[in-house]
Amino acid sequence: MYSIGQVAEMFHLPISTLRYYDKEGLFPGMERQSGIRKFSEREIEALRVIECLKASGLEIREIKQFMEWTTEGAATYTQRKQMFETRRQAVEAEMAELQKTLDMLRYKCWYYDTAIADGNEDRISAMLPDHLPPEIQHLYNSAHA
Amino acid sequence: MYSIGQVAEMFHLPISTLRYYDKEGLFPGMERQSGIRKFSEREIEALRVIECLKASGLEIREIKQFMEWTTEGAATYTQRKQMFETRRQAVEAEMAELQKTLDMLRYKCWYYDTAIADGNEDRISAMLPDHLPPEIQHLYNSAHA
DNA sequence: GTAACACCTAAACCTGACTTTAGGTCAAGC
DNA sequence: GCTTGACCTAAAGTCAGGTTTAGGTGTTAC
Repeated sequence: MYSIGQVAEMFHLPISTLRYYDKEGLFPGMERQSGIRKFSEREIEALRVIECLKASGLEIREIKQFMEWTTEGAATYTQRKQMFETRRQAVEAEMAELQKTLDMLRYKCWYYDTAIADGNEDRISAMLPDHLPPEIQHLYNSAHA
Repeated sequence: MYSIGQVAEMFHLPISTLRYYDKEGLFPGMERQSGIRKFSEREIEALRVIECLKASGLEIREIKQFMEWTTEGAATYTQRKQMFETRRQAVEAEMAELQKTLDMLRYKCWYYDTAIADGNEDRISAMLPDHLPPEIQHLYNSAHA
């Protein structure tokens, strides 16, 4: 059993955030001893899942829904599986988007390296796609889509 | 030259967002004809960069900084390069984080698939890491870090 | 001439996720 | 017995990134 202060330190989260999560219903059925929150392994595991679901783009109220499902036992396995499945697809899509962003950033880095070497953007702006260095050509589309 | 309505359609953005960006200084020196915004190729390219920098996690006021630099010519090439370089690193780091999230999500999908097949979580919760299926073992760490 | 459109502004409003504030309880140490 | 430290609550405040509202202009279509 951990105090709120210990958990805050373990997860590098402010205490106020843990209290906020509790108020929003993210720790259903958490124990208290004379008013003081007691975090068990269950809440620690919940917090790991919260961080994961948050990182996957879920909102607090959707995470609350998930936490409620965990209190309902086997009856909600398929809903819970579905939530993770949907998140998995969302994160895969997000990574694909980030890859495009990364391609554009890499193109821009090359662009400014070249502009700095030239002292101006004249040569480079006039450059046709098929005159670009081979390793840059596939980045060009990201930057001009 | 495009009207705000045309640009909104091209980028699938609400008109109000384009006006907001303009108010925040993201289109420095944009032309107007009797009060009406005229988006040239310069603003279209700016908008592409805005979307990229936004996707990379930059705030509006930092994007504004970048747009101001573009009006200052060759003198700011190194600052601009530095901004893209920093963003590139940030996005690479973010993708690494997302990969961990994805591993956990995949582990959880497998977990619930197994729980659904078993009808309960008993067998699976008692399972030691080295009894997990080989393709799941490396996901386990993400879920229990 | 008037209705419909596409544009304009300033200012108020909204949302999510926290954080801060103000005031209170309780146990331990001096 | 009183201060310190860790906990508690409810309510208000904050911030980013827009969106909505209310009122106005200018051009074209009937």
